[in-house]
Amino acid sequence: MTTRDHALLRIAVDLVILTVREGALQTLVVIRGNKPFAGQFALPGGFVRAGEGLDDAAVRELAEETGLDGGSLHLEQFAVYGEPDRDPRGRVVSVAYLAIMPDLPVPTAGSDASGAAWVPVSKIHGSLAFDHDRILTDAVERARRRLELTTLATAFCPAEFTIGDLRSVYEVVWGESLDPRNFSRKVINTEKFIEPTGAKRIPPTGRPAALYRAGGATTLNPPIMRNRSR
Amino acid sequence: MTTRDHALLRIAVDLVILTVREGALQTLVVIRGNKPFAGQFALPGGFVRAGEGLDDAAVRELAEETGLDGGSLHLEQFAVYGEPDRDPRGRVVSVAYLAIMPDLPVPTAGSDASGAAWVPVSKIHGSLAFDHDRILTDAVERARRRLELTTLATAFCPAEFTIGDLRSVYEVVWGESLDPRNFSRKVINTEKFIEPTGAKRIPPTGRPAALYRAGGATTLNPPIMRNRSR
DNA sequence: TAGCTTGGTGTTGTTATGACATAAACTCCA
DNA sequence: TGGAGTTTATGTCATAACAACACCAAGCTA
Repeated sequence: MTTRDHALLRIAVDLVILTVREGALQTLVVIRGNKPFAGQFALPGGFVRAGEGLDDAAVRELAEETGLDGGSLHLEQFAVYGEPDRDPRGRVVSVAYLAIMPDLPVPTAGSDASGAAWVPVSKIHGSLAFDHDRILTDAVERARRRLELTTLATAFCPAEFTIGDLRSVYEVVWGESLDPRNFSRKVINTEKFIEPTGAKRIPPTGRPAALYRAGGATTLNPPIMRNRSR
Repeated sequence: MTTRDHALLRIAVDLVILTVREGALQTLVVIRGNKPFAGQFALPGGFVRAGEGLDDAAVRELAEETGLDGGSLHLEQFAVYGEPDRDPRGRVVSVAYLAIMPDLPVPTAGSDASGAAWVPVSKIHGSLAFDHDRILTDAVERARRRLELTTLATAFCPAEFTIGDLRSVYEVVWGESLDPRNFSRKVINTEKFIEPTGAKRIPPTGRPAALYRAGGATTLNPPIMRNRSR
């Protein structure tokens, strides 16, 4: 083989942006304007520019697609997809990022995407362009496991949230219901997971709920494990 | 920006091959024969070839460096390193793989590497070429966490091993000692983690130990958590 | 003020865990 | 042949974590 037999290729970042909306785990997808797969749904993303770092590219794409500051929310590289034939345009290796955000009114006034929309993960599954179905599946599994061991759940919540909000995140992402009372105790007894703000939120009906903000911790000790037996 | 402003680059795989040797966690390093960093230690790896998948490239490099069949041992992609200036030769994005193997007499009759050697992780730390120190650190941390939640520890062991062997893996990788009796109970009570072969190993002195092989499980339920408080 | 709804705390029986004690199996050697 | 020494395997027990469930608290509405 010659020295020139090295793979010369382009590298891209793809974003799996997850949030909890309307009681469902949803992801942001774009409708592709160009070939290939024109008109079909795909994950937001794009090519890494010359001289640009991977994380920088992910932050930039996130800003372009959602108008949000990528530095302020959870953004985490989680896998690479590099099958030679995964992109019909040629060799493209894609670095996949997992982004978590609260349910904000996203402008999605993006430029690249001809349209961006939130869709429930359970609905979109099986109809994405390229190998994005697999990327999405991997991302969701990653997020589910991350809830067990890290404070990732707070990234789904706004700055102030109730324990019920936090529990709802777990229930929606895991797809199983949790005991509210035991959940409260676990969360409160975990050091630095959440800290009270002192304020309360008054619901249309029922007792007011204390508000909390995310604590300093990133890892959960002890972990909050889902029930794998069921 | 123009369409041609996309990063055109080469992609490489780097391997962190871990084993437990002589009571220490060791990794395989090569001495670089070419510039840059000639004569310095580095992780084994190389460029991905045209038309070659990432996992395929990792398996190939593993075979070249160690003479071992990559398909038969644990090989897992764990991170991507793509800072624009991480390689003085130009833009190189590296996909890092974590390989785990038992303490076999490795031929290391490689072709690329002018020399390959096992070195304790604690010794080599801080003296590797490129950004390989960081890659190694990330890999070790990954392996440590994987021991908690998966059956990765069996990958450090030969086909047949005792519970003491398995415990030793945990102790060496985690750097802390575990209670043999409680460890036994946990391991045996975990479904499909290990299964007895029926045979025994007779040590030079002491009671023979029952031999086990790896069970079918890949995830550990419940997990075996290290003591984070200490 | 009764009734509804949601949030938060107690109680209890069961299971997992950590610390430590003891028995079992083998070799060596007197 | 029968300890002594060494390593593996199993047992015990107090405590901690946990799931399931009862109950109380705090707001609103009627």
